[in-house]
This record gives sequence, structure tokens and C-alpha cells, in this order.
Amino acid sequence: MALSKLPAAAMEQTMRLLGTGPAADLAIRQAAWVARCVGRGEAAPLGRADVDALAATLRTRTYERGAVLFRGGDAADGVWIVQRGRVELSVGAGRRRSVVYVLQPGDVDGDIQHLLDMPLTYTARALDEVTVLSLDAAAFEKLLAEHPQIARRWLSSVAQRLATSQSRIVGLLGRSLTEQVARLLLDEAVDGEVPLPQRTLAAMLGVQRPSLNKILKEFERAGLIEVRYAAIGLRDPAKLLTTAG
Amino acid sequence: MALSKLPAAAMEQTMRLLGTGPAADLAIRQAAWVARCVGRGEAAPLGRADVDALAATLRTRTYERGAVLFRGGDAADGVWIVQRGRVELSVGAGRRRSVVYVLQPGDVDGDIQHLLDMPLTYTARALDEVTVLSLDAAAFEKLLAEHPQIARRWLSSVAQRLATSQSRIVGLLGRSLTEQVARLLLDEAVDGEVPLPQRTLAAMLGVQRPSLNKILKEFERAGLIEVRYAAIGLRDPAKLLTTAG
DNA sequence: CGAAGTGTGTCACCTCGCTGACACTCGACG
DNA sequence: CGTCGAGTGTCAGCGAGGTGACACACTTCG
Repeated sequence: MALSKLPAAAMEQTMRLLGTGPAADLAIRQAAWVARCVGRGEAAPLGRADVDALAATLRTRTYERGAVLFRGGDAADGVWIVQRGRVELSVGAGRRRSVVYVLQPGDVDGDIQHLLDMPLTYTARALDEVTVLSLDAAAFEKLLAEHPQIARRWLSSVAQRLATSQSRIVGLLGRSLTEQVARLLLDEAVDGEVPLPQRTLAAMLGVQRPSLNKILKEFERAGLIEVRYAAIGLRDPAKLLTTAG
Repeated sequence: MALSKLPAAAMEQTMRLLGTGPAADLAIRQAAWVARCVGRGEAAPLGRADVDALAATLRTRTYERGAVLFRGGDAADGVWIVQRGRVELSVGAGRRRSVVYVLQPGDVDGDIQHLLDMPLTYTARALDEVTVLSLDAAAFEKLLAEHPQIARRWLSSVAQRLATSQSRIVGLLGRSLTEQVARLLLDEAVDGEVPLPQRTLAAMLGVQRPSLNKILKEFERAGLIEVRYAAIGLRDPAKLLTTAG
């Protein structure tokens, strides 16, 4: 899922670059933004035709905080990109709940399930008020077939997610919880802050909240972080990085 | 990395299907096999031209048991596919060694690093005598650019690996070691056998060998498996599956 | 303002898996 | 056929992290 955690500013910038006056269509700007999300374009720049093709097929949907976008076991409903807000992907419930990933603006999901023709294996829940751009399955397939540049980019995007996923596995194997927590905080930070409750962070590591809390308080005493309500501020990212190993 | 764990028989079959008499080139048969490895072709069947293009660029290399194919930090030397034998991908050394993956015949690697222009993050070591087919970076890029069907297939292949990687993360989070071991054995079994020493299996789960050994002996007492020298035989896969949760 | 819901801090107890060690067994190879 | 390296079986002690519980703080919304 993780792809590029573009700050909102990047979107604005992209929009400005592409905006050609009042007539510039919102859909085209959205499509250009999606193109940026789906892999960086060094190897495969998109042409105007590619962006237009994307724009023609995008739909916008909005969910309120706490809403469930889909549940594990559902068939994938095309491909979607988070434009605003965060979406939590989790497996299991109650005490056994594990958070597979937290999608940030710019992250893409649903493509894997479509490509492999498999059901969704996790449940998606909006952590904030969320806007997603979506693309139905047929349109996605058509895009890939008719726009080689888009297919090439999508390949980079999926490859990027695979690399992230593998480095997460390495992070989980044989590391102490302290190292894992330091790494998680660095990975999830946006503008020096991790705006997630401890319960969610604990579920991302597959540990219990008290265990996480203990480590967080140690970090706070050492001046590495600042524990706030439903959020954590990073005070010394460099030192946190050395702690992560 | 895991893609399709094709038994040797599948390769033979593919070769037979494509063999057009004594003149059939070995390289073309190899290329057809690679094409099967890289995603199943429902959505994007390969044409004759695609297979020929693959064949033109393949090189064969052989490594003996224990040889190091590359070390973490090296630049990716193109894309390669395991044709025969197994290759262990690991991070760290000594007590901290973790096994990221064990490549089986048919598995592909090196493409991700090339696509993202990143160095290899793990060390590859031959577990048996190994033959790999390899493809240099320029040829790979050319293939993707000029053969949309291959690009489409490669996308499925990477997507498949991402799905595998994610399900491994779910397996690691919040599961008891017993469940993890059961799942690992099922995932790694080839013809009802897991031909790996306990030390390697332990490194795949990021645990110590005595911990793994204890669970294995419990499974053996329960009649689920049979512990052999540097190998484990599955006696009751169905029951093992229920143990995996 | 005040209640309800959600998040945080902390504790005592207990289990699971790590540590380091040692004896034994298997298989390859000279 | 004997030797050596690699793999396996097992143990006692220890520490990290899970469990369940409870008090308190923050926020939100009526």
C-alpha cells in the first residue's frame, strides 16, 4: 500500500503545474496527481493522452470518520487512491486485531486484488474524514492495456510497495520491541508527528498496549518523543533512528 | 519473491508443449518457462514474438551449494530466475541472521531493485547446486518497453509477491509461535516435505532454534509431522492447517 | 456544563521464548 | 570404516512481553 506519502503540498504543486487557467478541469488535475502517486516517473514519463485517459475514469467518493470502506472477504471494487485523510487496513477483531497498514494520502489499494483476481483480505476503516478517487476494474484493465506508460509506472508502484513490505518483515524478525517501536514511529511520522492512538500503534506491531506504552514512556523520559493525546511528537528523530538499529 | 512454486514437472510440460522437434532452441524453451513463472497468463497471453524476445536475452549461470550469489549492499545485476535448486535470501549474520525468503525454482528476483533503482538489501546463498537464468538490466527495460504483454505479466508477478509478503506479515503479527510454525511448514512444503534444517526454519520466523525444536517435537508427538535429518515430513497437512488458525 | 466515550498510565502476576551449553546423531568424504 | 562437520534433542535460569484490571485525563457533543 505504501507508496509515496505525499504531503498535501505536493498535490497543490502538481495541480498548479497542470492547471492551465480557469478552464483546467478538476478531473485532469486529479488524474495528474494520481499519476504522481503511482510511482515516480523517471523511467516512464506520462504523456498528455495518458493523463486524459486517467481523468476520464476517476470517480470521487467520501467517507466519514469511522466508516468502513469494505470488509475482509469482499470482492475488490476496482482500484482506489486516498486523496485526503487516512485509512486503516486491519485483520481480525478485538484483542486479535492487527493493523496491516495505514494508508496516507497518495496511497493506492485494490489493484493487487484485481490483478490477482482475489478477494480483499482485510477491512478498511476511515480514521479521518476521507476522500478517495476510484477507478472501476474494467477501466483499470483498459488503462493498462492501452497506455504502456501507465502500466510501466504501475509496475514501479507495486514494486515500491513490495520493497516496503519486505523491509517491514525484516523489521519484525528478531528485533526487540524497542527497536520496532522506534522504526514504526519514524515510518509513520508525518511532519514530525504520528497522529495515531497507542492502541492502533500497538496493533501495527502485533503487541499489547501496555507493552507499547512502557516503551513510549521510556522514550519520552529520554527526550526522544513527546506523548500527547492520540498522537506522538518526535523530538529527536536522529537519536530515534540510532535506537531503531 | 515467491511467485509460483512450479514443480519440475511443470517445466518439463511447458518444454514439451513448446518443443517443435529437434530444432527447437533450448533458449526458447527456457524463455517459455520464464514466461510461466512470471505470472499466470489468463489476462495477458504471450505471443510468439514475446517469447522469442525473452529467449534472445537469457543467460544461464550455475552456482555450487553454499556459494554466495550476491551480498547485501551490492547493486542489482539485472533480473534472474531460479531454474534449479533453492536460494536463501537472508539479512544479518550469526545470531541475528533472519531469512527473508527461500527462492524455489520458478521464483524471480532482482527486478524490484532494478525497477526502483535501489541496492539489494539481502544476501543470497545457494542451498543446493543452483542454476539461474539471468537478464541484464538494459535488456529487461527493453523487454518491458517493447512487449506490453510481458509488462502486464510482470505486473501480476510482482502483485503476487506483494500479496504473499503481506500475508506473511499478518502471519507474524500477534500469532503464537505454534501457529506460525504450522503455517511456515505448510508454506514451504514441496511434495509433502520441507527440506530445510531447523536452524534455517528458525531464522525464517526470527526465533531461536531451541524454541522451534520444542514446537516441532510437540507436532511430531501429535502425529502431525515427522522430523528427519535436515528435513521435515508432513504427515497430516489438514490438521496442521487447523493448527495454523 | 456535564456526561459519555475514548485514550492513557500503571500494576501484579504469569507465560513464553531466549540464552548458553552440552551430549548425541547423521551423513559426507577421504 | 573412521573422522569431522553439521544438525538435532534437551535443559535450567532468566527476562521480555502478555493479561486483566483499574484510575485518571482529554474531547466531544448534547
